[in-house]
Amino acid sequence: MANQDQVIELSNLKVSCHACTLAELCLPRGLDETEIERLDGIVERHRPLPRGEHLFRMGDSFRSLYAMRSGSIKTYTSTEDGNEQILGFHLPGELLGLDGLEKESHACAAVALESAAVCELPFTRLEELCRILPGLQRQMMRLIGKEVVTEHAMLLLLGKKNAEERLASLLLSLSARFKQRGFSEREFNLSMSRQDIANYLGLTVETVSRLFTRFQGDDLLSVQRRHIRIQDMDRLRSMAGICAS
Amino acid sequence: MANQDQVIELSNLKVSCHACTLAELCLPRGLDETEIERLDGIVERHRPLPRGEHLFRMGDSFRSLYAMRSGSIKTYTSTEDGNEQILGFHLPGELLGLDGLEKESHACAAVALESAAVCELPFTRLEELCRILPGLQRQMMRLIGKEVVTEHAMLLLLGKKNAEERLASLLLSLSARFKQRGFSEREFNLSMSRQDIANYLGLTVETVSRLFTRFQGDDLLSVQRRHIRIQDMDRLRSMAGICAS
DNA sequence: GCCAACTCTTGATCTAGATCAAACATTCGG
DNA sequence: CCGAATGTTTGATCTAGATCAAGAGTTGGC
Repeated sequence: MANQDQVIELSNLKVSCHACTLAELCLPRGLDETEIERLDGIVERHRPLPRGEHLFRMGDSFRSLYAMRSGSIKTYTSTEDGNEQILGFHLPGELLGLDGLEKESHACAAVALESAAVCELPFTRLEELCRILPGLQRQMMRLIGKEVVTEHAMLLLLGKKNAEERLASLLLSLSARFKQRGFSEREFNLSMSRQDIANYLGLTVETVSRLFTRFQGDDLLSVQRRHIRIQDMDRLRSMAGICAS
Repeated sequence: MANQDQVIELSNLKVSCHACTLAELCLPRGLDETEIERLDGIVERHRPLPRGEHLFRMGDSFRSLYAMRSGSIKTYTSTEDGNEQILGFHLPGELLGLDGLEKESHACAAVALESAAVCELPFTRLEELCRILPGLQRQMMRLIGKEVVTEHAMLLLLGKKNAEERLASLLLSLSARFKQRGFSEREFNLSMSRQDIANYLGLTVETVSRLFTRFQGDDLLSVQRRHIRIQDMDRLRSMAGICAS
């Protein structure tokens, strides 16, 4: 991803929603030119978030939703006893921050896995705009539905799948999402560490490391640190019990 | 729950949102009288769903959201290889069906655990109304946020907690939700089977059964089939690693 | 009121993945 | 360019919870 996102970043840095290559995934989908301009009018674009910096933390007051523009971000919760759980890895075009809607304060934290640019959508203004633009309201709801469905798939993964199925599912999910964004579905760089993958999948680093080694031995993947090449997509799919999402 | 919900059912059967005891949890929250009347105007109330009947199934076309009025409903997904995962147990005042927003078709199924009454909210009309009533739009978003946060808590539970913490968390979550609804937080009937509990918590029936036996032996609970009495709330809380939700 | 089908419990055993331990690679600050 | 910190891999061992097996309630159809 490191090399990929630099390309996006440079080309999209000051880009309007209208010219954004992610428009079809993101909020502008289904809007006409003048509607996109309205949306564009409320978007706040800042300089990219450096790797390791937080977009928001648990308990921060909720002010905005965020649309990922480039790079990648992970979200996570933790309990007071230090238990941490990664909730998701977020790629360009995806919405972030719905966890803040209930209590006007964030219930999870979001941190950049690599330099990441986001479009900030001040929520009060976004709400107003949704009242005026039914197409925007509709797309908002579609993205909310997507988040819910993704989380349901994750509950299935954590509740019922074994380690092998979990890792295969994650790789296929990333692969599908890269493809949607115009990147290769067979070859990509992971922006997250083995520890992050393990945490997200409810496993330990050791188990994840062994799985990568095994997948490589079985000619499913070729792995070089964080660079992944999927060698046998079909076999990987059948391993994941399908339902990549 | 069986006895409790009969009371609700009889008293609420034809009740308007205005007189509904659940108004403060559900969509009417924060609306004034005339606004509630507008909302009431789009609600479709049917006869209660008998135990075991589906409100919707995976793949059904999405038409409405549903607000639980009485009884309880479970939602679940399944993969083609027959793997099933219960996603949630839903109590009066809770919203159901957000999984249908993305693709205009339901990504999970909902089935009554006991006779359950729901208010149907045809989505197109609800959307229209949200454009007119900012307070309704706001509450809609609050309920969506709540769903997201609840699911995040579930990811933490499945990813990081052991069997004991999982069961304790579920019991505390139910207890808190009963309390909110005006029932006892210390004594209640489970409407779901041990199998359902196990599936939801990512465990086996045997493990859940043993845990109930153990909790009873430790004087945390007294259990008689599906009737639960919490004997030591504090100890149960410390077991759950807090974060009941 | 009885039998068949569930649902729940309890015990014995097994295993996937955790934990413990150690070496090896990579990155980065100075 | 060095060395400390961090991230990754590999091996040996352990264990929480799964699986297998069998009884004991409980429920409901006829």
